[in-house]
Amino acid sequence: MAQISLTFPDGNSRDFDAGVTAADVAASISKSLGKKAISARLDDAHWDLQWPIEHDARIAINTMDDEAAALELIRHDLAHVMARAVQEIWPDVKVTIGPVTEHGWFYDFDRSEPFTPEDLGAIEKKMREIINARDPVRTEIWDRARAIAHYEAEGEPFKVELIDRIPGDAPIRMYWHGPWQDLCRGPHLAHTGQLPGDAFKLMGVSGAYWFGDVNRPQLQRIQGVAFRTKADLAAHLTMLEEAARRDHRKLGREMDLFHMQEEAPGQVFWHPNGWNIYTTLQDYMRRKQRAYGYSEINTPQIVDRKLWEASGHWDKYQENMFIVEVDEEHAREKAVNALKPMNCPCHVQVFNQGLKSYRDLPLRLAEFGACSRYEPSGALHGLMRVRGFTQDDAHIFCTEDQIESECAGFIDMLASVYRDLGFDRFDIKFSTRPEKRVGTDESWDYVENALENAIKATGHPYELDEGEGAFYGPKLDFKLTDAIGREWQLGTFQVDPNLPERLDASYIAPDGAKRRPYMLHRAILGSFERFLGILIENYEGKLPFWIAPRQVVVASIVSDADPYVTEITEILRRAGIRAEADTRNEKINYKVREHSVGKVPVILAIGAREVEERTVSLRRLGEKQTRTLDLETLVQDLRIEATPPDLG
RNA sequence: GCUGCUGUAGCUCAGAGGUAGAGCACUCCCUUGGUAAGGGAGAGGUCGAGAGUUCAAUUCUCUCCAGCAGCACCA
Repeated sequence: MAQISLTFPDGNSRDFDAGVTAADVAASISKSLGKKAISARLDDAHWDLQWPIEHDARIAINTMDDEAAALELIRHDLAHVMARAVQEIWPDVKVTIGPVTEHGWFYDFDRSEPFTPEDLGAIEKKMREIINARDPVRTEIWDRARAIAHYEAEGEPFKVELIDRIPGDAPIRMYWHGPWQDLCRGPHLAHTGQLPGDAFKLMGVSGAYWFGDVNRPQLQRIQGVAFRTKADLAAHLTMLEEAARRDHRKLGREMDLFHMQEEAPGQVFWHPNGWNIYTTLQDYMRRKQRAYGYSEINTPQIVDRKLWEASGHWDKYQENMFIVEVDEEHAREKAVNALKPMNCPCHVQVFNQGLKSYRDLPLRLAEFGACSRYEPSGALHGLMRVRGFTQDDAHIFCTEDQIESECAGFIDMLASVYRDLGFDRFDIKFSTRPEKRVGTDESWDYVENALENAIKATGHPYELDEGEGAFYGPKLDFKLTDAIGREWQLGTFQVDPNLPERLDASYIAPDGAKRRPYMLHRAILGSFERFLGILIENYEGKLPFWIAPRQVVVASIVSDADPYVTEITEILRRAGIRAEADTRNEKINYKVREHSVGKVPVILAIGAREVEERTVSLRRLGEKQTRTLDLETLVQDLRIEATPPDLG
């Protein structure tokens, strides 16, 4: 029998008979590993323990400790186990497909009656029985005709159709979870007992069409979430509750920040409080940009389609653009414009004015660019996904050998902005050349190297995402983690030699020749709207003092204190603090409650004693105890606290 | 965009084939109260829009719009 050589993660190799399975390999290493094994990584493929290995390869045995592999298998096997449970309870239900999702899986069924919440409970119970039975998972490759005959006999028309969709040369793989069988490319766990019976939950039912085709029968989708441990599931459910509690749409209403309405879907009506946060953030970003050598510009909202055709966006994104047609009386043809969906082409127009010299580079053009995109209606979500938004956009025009230092400077700026805004942790994803690309390998080598060197110089860890770059250049994505562990992709840095080419941007090099600059697209917050949504949720509305829209409420306890309350309010306002007086005829309890709900960070209560002593009684949001301060100390302290972090 | 659900007062929601109600918020009155809701009175609604069925529609049916959840999408 032919021998193959398998190389383990520690670098050691061993020979095995060709056709050996990963299960055999695991068992040969140790008995316990044989038991704990759930799958293998064979070269870059996720490999079922039962699949035979026919060639030399690198191999790593996965156990439940390998999070990505474990979660994929758990969720995928649960999809099968759920489908089996459904068919055991309702034998006439037809099965379709059941893929893995971000936190779990779903499976679509064909059944005339809808599933009820009680049904979900019954299905969960049956799933646990299947898990407890520790049924073995078995797999075989079948001949296409046999598989089709099998599913026709079983009365599973969707599976027959699925097989027809599988390309002619691909193997038809069958899986069994105990007696229950499904068509599936795998891999799967070794037996149902490897599934954590207490770490999954069915989350609900929704409708779906077979392959999204409205002319096809309506299916019912059951979704579930699953993790490796009960604790992980509990953490996920707690996170969902937490997220609901701090939902920016709810806080936006409670804090009177903004609203949206039917007449302008996906667009924001900012109220005074919300706009205050917005402009405070914008002022901060403006200072930051100046500090990092950017020049701020502003470009038009409505731009002729000719520019979008030249940039290539018209072809690709026309469906998602707001088209504005202007029919002028004496014009020969109707002018077709689009609201700008992005700023890049406009920035090239600014660059293109006048002859640029290499001495002008790097030229960093920044804009708080208001963009409009016709997002699909189902995608709209509060401030997080809108149709009208403002990017903290900038484009750096530079030479090839400036890319590295520009990238390093950008990461430095981004890190300092995130830190100032209360996010200490962010991750970098580095996307490299895709298969379909333009440009020479040498230039890709150079640019990728430049980015990698820049990241390495910062010492920040990064993750490589090979082949995920744009067709014209590599990019960096920056993901930050919020207070409840959710990840948000915000910042981006992208190297683009393409758009300068398309829009004919050039500069004069030292040798007098005309050269194309590189264009670096970059954003830190992404969009103000979305970032504010994230900021509000991160802080649960309890924004840091410098950015809080209502910083201080001065509340009278007795109406005799009203003049003093007014006086303090004026003193604070003159010191640049956003202060309000509350002299309403209400009890102090009432006022404290109302302003606490409104997330005002500082409440000053003023009664006869304070009037007498010319002091204030200060209470901070969320704290029970109060502090008595004289006016000078108060102003001094609050002034320091109100100073933005970049000016402190 | 797809599927399901929802749309009644500023907010959170109840309700019924004969054109509506609660709590909070709002206005006024009483109350001057020391750190998360004092008491009373009042005002407030084309019941998302349009069409159909009906003697009668906010209620039933259809279409549209918007929102929510999931999916797809996100230059």
